[in-house]
Amino acid sequence: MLSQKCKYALRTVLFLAIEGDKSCPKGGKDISTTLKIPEAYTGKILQELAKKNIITSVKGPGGGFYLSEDNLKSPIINVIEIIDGLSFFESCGLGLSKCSSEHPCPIHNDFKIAREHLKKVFINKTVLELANEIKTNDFTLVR
Amino acid sequence: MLSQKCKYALRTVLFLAIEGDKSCPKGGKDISTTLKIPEAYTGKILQELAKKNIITSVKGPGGGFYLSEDNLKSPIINVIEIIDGLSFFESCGLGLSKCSSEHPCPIHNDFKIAREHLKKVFINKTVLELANEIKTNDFTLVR
DNA sequence: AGAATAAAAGACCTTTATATCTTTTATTTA
DNA sequence: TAAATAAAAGATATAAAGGTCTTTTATTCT
Repeated sequence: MLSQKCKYALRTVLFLAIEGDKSCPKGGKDISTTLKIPEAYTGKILQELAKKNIITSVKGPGGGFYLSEDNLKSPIINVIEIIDGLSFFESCGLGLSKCSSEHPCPIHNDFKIAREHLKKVFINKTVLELANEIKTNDFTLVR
Repeated sequence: MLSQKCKYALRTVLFLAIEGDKSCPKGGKDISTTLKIPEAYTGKILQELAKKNIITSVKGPGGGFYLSEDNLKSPIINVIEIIDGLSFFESCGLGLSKCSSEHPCPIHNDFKIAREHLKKVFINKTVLELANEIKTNDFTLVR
């Protein structure tokens, strides 16, 4: 459902939400080691997220990434949209452009139920909220 | 969720369930034209489905593909399993091997609800049943 | 100012998914 | 039995996803 890149991105953002801090940003190397994501690829993803204002970057010695107050407020779906787009939530489960509620494909309704359940969750939950859930329960982010 | 190949495969099988017949099998060319699937690729997919006993093939002039009584009884999930495998229904939404109900990832439960809804549908519905639904309502199979 | 640090940018490489082309095999029918 | 038809098989091509490497830019600290 989510691409590998998007899974990496979500874990990265949530990790920063839990661990990072304006006063002590996390470096790419640190993130990639902890989450077991390839280092160079982690860098690329961090760059992309920073450019789209999902995370905040600090250059130079002691630099790295953290989530600003604003960053923490963004719903999970924003991360997904930036990396994968929203086509999963909007298009037919059988790949039919003609599929619609008037002229549905054979799995239209069941696919819709599944995808809208997820969409609702991703829209309604902010990075901060999900990060808090991770801390409260002991959810895992590690492979 | 489903690969392009798997979407093609499902549409192909359902088309054969509706249109094909032991007495007049449908040729690959006919199928690819009707469903707007690339011709050579349709052939490859048909081969794979035939080898795994999801559909039945007839060689030579007037030959083609159709669904036997047995073929019609197979649940939809069998088609998916042969083309894509079942990893979507079995693995973590964030790609974590350590994710489990005891130590879940942050989206574990919501992802589980969505994926199990679909899995249940695909397990419980046979090709024949779904084909009948397509005929009764006027569901589309065409791009 | 200069050295060190770490992100930004862009070119490049590898693997997998998607798709095509060509040759072979099986079957039918004239 | 030969010609025609259509699937089977296998090699090959193309595009997208996943991932790496090198150079540049910004910042900090001595």
